[in-house]
Amino acid sequence: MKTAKAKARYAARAKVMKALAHPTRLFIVDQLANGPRCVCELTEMVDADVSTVSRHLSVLRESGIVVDDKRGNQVFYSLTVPCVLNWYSCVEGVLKAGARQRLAAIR
Amino acid sequence: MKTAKAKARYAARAKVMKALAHPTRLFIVDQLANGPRCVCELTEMVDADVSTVSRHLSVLRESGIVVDDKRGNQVFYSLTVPCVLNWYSCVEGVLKAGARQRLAAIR
DNA sequence: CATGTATTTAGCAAAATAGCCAAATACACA
DNA sequence: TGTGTATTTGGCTATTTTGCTAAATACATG
Repeated sequence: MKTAKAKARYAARAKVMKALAHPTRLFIVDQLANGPRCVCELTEMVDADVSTVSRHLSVLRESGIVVDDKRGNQVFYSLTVPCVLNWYSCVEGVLKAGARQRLAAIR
Repeated sequence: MKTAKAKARYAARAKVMKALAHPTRLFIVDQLANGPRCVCELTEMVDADVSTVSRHLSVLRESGIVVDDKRGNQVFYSLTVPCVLNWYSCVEGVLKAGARQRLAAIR
């Protein structure tokens, strides 16, 4: 973490993680697991302003997690690297570990 | 994403992701892959103020990713759920996907 | 108890994020 | 061309996150 190179590497990784570090974006990724969706469909599902959803999608796009595909009037987004879906089971593991620790702290 | 339950679930997951969404914390997790380390060792490696490192560790602890173990004068941290290390290869995949897209955009 | 080392916490200012409305842009189609 | 729908972007405020210094706490040992 002392060389500029190491810093850049961790910063790049952190950017990817950061893109996923939001409930709405996590939800969107989850939906895209079922195939491409347009902004309007996602907006309907998410329950937030279209402009907000669009911004979330641009964060995901800039990090490389999704790609956009314009079809006529609308823009469809899809996952580039489905392996992010595999993280869920691990995240659940972390959540369980956290719960265990909080329980142990009480005892 | 419309029920309170769904929101809570995604919020909890996002909290875990958020804990990893920082270059320094990602670096720390990487170091802990080699076994427990005390705050002083991590501070030495990270090149930031001890208080800053301590705060990063508390973020990781609160999310359930690490546990602390007091030994006399010092506190050792270790990974609870090593599977987070498996994410790196996927993150690299995302980074490569992002690079490909930026390249394609130029052409 | 006094001192020194290790760690955490308080408190603050700077920076980054989030989310909304309004305006701009892109595209289809009458 | 003019209108309507879909999406993005600008601009703003509110909130959160970072990282520092200084102060507090914990513990070992003289």
